[in-house]
Amino acid sequence: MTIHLAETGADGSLKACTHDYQVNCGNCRLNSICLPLALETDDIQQLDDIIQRSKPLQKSQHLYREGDDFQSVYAVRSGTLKAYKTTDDGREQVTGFYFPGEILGMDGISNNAHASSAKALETAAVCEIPFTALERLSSLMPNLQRHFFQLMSREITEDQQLITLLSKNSADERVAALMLSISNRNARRKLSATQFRLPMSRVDIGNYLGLTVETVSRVFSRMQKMEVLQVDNKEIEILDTAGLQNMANLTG
Amino acid sequence: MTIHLAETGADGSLKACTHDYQVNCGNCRLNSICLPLALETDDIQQLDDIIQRSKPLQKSQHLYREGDDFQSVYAVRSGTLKAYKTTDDGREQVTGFYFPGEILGMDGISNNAHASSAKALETAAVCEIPFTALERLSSLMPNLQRHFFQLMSREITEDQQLITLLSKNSADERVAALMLSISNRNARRKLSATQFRLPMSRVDIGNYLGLTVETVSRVFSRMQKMEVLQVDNKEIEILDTAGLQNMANLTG
DNA sequence: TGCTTCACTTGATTCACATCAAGGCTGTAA
DNA sequence: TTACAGCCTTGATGTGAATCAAGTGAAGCA
Repeated sequence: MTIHLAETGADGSLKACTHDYQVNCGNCRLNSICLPLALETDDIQQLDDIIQRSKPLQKSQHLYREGDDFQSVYAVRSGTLKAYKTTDDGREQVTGFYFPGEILGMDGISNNAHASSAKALETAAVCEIPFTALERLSSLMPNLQRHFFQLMSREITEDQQLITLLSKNSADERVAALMLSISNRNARRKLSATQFRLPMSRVDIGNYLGLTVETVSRVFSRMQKMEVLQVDNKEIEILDTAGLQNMANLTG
Repeated sequence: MTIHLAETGADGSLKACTHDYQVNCGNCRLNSICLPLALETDDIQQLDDIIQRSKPLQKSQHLYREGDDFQSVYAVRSGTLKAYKTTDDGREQVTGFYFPGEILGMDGISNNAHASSAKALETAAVCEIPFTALERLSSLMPNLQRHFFQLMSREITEDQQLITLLSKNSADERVAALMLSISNRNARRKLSATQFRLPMSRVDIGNYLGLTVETVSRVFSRMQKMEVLQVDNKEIEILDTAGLQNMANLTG
């Protein structure tokens, strides 16, 4: 079950939320995989104090856009977002998908402006973490500083994985790798590793993986024929995890 | 003129260097683009105290290898290095080239183990920056913490550039983009933006850009025919910067 | 000095994926 | 219920870069 946290006024516009839905880092069921991960109870409270939870998003609404002033990073609380850049000939490059417990917006730190745009793929709730406050807190809490360095470092290694995928792997391998990645991220949140609903369109998948929609569709068909995957529109069931891993042929 | 800082014993093996070549962050001519960039004189001294300069590398020698314990990040003082990952079917993926003033090794933070290997493309000198000491210092110096966050963020945005390049651009565009990148990085160090020697092989270029050697070679030939570039083995002269930028057709 | 090796170039052929084109399915609104 | 719009699938054809195959040139070594 998904809890919808978004609120809109009668005109459909977003209302500022003053209450906090009784959610805080201390009781959030994502805290073991999210930013508070490395902290003691007292410290979690302090982190909680700087976090703002006033940003529920409707499907296809932007969290921030490329070029916006950088103020905060964001933790996903529910729903899914995609990050993307727009090339100057107007095309899109999807640079990542963000699931609950994951942090996005860190690419804005270097230039004090967001280097990519972020858009909700479905109704999504995020925790806003003002960056200057986070910096201040990080100076005081070595564990938090360390953890945030690690988060950024992980973003780097994940990007490098994608670089390798794009540069060395076939269409089949790329799609298989993405399915396994989503499966793993579901497992981390104690959800099914074998059955899930894709929050993104075939276009987004193709865009992320450097493929066309048609190719993505054909790969899914092929995988279904090989009885590795059961595909029903956005509903995915992994029938043969070992087969899928084999197909992905990933970097160790 | 390049100053060679490496020292080898009579047997060609690397000697530990006890003296420091009178180099320190305060007088290093790269300090305006390197880690000390954001610091006051006093703070630079403190940063300098934790830095170790005992690691000159010969061509093709490793600075660290994928899987090695992560202890330090490194600033390039002279020469060039490449970072690469090995896929489990034994192939290489070059993930970056590092020129003087640039920092490498940050991908090791997330898992306390280096996520890639780093190898000298020519004789190279690096400054080793032990990470725990850097963390401690960062807690005390907000500017240093900020700057290091920015460096990591830049690595992320650069990786995203490469992702876009690999996913959306043709062979010509990729090679043009790399030439422009090297040109810009030279300019930053007050070297010629239009004439330089490539420190890496065609294989490395192709590997980095997701192309074969043959394709890279053909692109260079084509660019030469179009009088955009003068190519003499590793010596490059950019004849028509605007034409090259046009050819690169990059993301804004 | 010539030999060997490695890096690079060039040409011919092949192939994986893009592109072009058409049709089917799903969800929403009147 | 129909109608429309988006999204997805499938098929036919085209193409840019990979692969295969020879060279050529430059660097290191005996």
